[in-house]
Amino acid sequence: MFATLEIGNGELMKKLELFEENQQEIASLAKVLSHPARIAILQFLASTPTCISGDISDYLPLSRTTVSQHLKELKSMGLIQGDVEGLKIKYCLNKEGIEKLKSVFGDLFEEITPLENKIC
Amino acid sequence: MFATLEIGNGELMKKLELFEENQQEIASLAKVLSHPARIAILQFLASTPTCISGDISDYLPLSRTTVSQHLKELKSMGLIQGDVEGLKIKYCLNKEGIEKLKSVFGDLFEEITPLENKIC
DNA sequence: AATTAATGACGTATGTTTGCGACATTAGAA
DNA sequence: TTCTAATGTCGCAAACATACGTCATTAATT
Repeated sequence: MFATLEIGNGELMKKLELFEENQQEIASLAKVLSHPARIAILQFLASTPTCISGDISDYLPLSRTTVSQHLKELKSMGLIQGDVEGLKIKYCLNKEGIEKLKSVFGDLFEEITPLENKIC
Repeated sequence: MFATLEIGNGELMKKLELFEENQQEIASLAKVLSHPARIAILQFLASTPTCISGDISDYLPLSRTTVSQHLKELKSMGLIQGDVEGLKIKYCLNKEGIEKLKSVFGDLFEEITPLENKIC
């Protein structure tokens, strides 16, 4: 048995017990995009032919340590990948992760289209 | 005179002094989407004909006070609007804000398309 | 006018994120 | 083998986010 509640005009609506998978997935992806440094990193990786870790921290107005953490977060959400090349590490966008990101947000954006005829 | 730095193959790249407007705007919009409650609110508003504040807090597994704060954040980023109707407040999606959101993310997603032929 | 209901604002406790210096690890150069 | 450079990890401090109880405000009801 679900907990339900009545909304405005007598319709019944299921009360969320917890947030849904879907909502948590969107929120996690949004969180990784919620810092300008991480946006800058994605844009940098998309626009340069090389992608050595050190180049990224030289480019950003942040310490190497801090950039390393941002890279770790982007990697943990699958948006970038890092391939070891001797002593250096080459970072680049992860095709699958970026596609996933686009599709998840695409679905959300379709879902939240305001109705033209709504009385509000 | 810009600070510059050499990347990989001898190209010069401008060092960011601060994060750019563009990057900060994307990050702020992403931040407002970075909590499952706020995603749930947007979906709820898109899917119900009415949108009284109290209905939203009844629906979510959070206290009324907490929901009120999330509504405030969504409103401050222009994604929703709240119209006073006597004692109640009717919330709904803000067409302009939602369109802005879609266009900003659309631009980002176009920008960060991984190249098919990149050696990485 | 007094009561009730819907709501936002304030304060505060607890948890999370960010930024960074110091240290550890490892590949290649001397 | 020793030195240097590129990188990640750890631990801390400061800033920020989240959740919520209590209080204030105001509209409608009695």
